[in-house]
Amino acid sequence: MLIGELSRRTGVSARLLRYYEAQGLLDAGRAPNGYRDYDEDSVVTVRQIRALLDAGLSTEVIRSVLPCVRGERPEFDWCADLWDILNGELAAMDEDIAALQHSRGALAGLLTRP
Amino acid sequence: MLIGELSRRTGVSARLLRYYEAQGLLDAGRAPNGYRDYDEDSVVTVRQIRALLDAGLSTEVIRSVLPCVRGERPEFDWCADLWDILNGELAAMDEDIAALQHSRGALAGLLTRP
DNA sequence: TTAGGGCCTGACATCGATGCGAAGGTCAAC
DNA sequence: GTTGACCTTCGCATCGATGTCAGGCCCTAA
Repeated sequence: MLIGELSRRTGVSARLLRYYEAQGLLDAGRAPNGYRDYDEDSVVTVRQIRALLDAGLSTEVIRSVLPCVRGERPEFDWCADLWDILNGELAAMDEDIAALQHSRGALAGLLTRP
Repeated sequence: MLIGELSRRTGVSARLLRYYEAQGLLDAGRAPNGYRDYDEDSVVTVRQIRALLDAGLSTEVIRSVLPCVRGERPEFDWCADLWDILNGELAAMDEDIAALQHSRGALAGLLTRP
């Protein structure tokens, strides 16, 4: 299917679909005229990408994670790192949350004390 | 005092001191030779700016808040909005925290379910 | 043959605090 | 009079997902 159709079916702008491809997240064949040609699986892949992005992962992390999420296992224990990667992300998020809560506390302190 | 001394005394790079000035957070006089000339209060002001930045406020918000924090009250009820502004920031932070925690939950779900 | 809609690449803008480097002026000390 | 430390402004770079625009190719219907 053409990029416009994939965009319509996923609700993701064509600009972003090209971006995901440039980031190595989404493969597309090429028609003889140079147009991108997506297969049916792309719809699922794009939804997975969106879900992971919405979960706060960066495209770089998603590039590592996606092959496992998609169930492609060219090598047997390829996905052994997945757990570590995602746990690392979780830890980073916990740090971000803690930092924000710290800031929030500091700000709340500014309001009450003086 | 010159910018280098202020930088040394506050631990804030000269680059940032100029940036704060450009953002309207920090005033500096000028010596005849064009050099910035800071007064003693600037040390305190810079510390306050850093504290507010570290509390997660943007320079734009700090520009509104700083005159009140500094105790300058050219008009009587100038700082009446301070409470609203900071409470708005608090609410925004709470939203950020909630969004992060939501993402964290989504990610944690990815780890346990499949 | 032309109008119009789809597609292509490439480039610039966003937001914000910050770093870094160039080109050049100032001043004190030697 | 020169070295060296300080200062000035200006501008580019960062990070990341995304919007937008320009210039141009492709294809189909009228």
